[in-house]
Amino acid sequence: MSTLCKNIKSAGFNQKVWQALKKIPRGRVTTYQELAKHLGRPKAARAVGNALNKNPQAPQAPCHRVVKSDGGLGGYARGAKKKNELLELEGVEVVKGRIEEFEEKIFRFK
DNA sequence: AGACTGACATACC
DNA sequence: CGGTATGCCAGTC
Repeated sequence: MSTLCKNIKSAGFNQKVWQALKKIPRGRVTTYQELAKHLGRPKAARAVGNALNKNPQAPQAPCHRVVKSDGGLGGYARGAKKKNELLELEGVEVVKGRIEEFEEKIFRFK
C-alpha cells in the first residue's frame, strides 16, 4: 500500500481503544472495564490497560481519564502522580489516590 | 505454537 | 481496610 496507509493499520483491539479514548469528555473519567465492555470484551480490562501502556499516540489520547473500576487511579505510563495531577486540572478531585464522587464522574459509552 | 507480560477485576483471608 | 490468590485478554517474545 502506499506510504500514507501503513500508519493506519489495524492492530485490532488497541486501535479501537485509542479511538474510544478520544470520546471521553474533559472532566470525566472512564474505567478500563467500561472501555472493554464498549469494545465487546467485558473481561478484557487488562488488555485495555496494555493497549494504553503501549499507546503510540499518547498526545492524542487522554490516557489519564481511564481509571480502575473501584475508583482508584490505576497506572500511568508517566507515573500515577502525573495522572492524578492531570485529573485535578480537569476538575476531577482525587483524595488519597481515590476519585471523589466517582460514580458521578464516570463517562459511559453509548 | 507456547509461555510470559501487564496501566485490571473479583473473591478471600 | 490491606495483602494474597485466581481468572481474563491481547500483545509480544
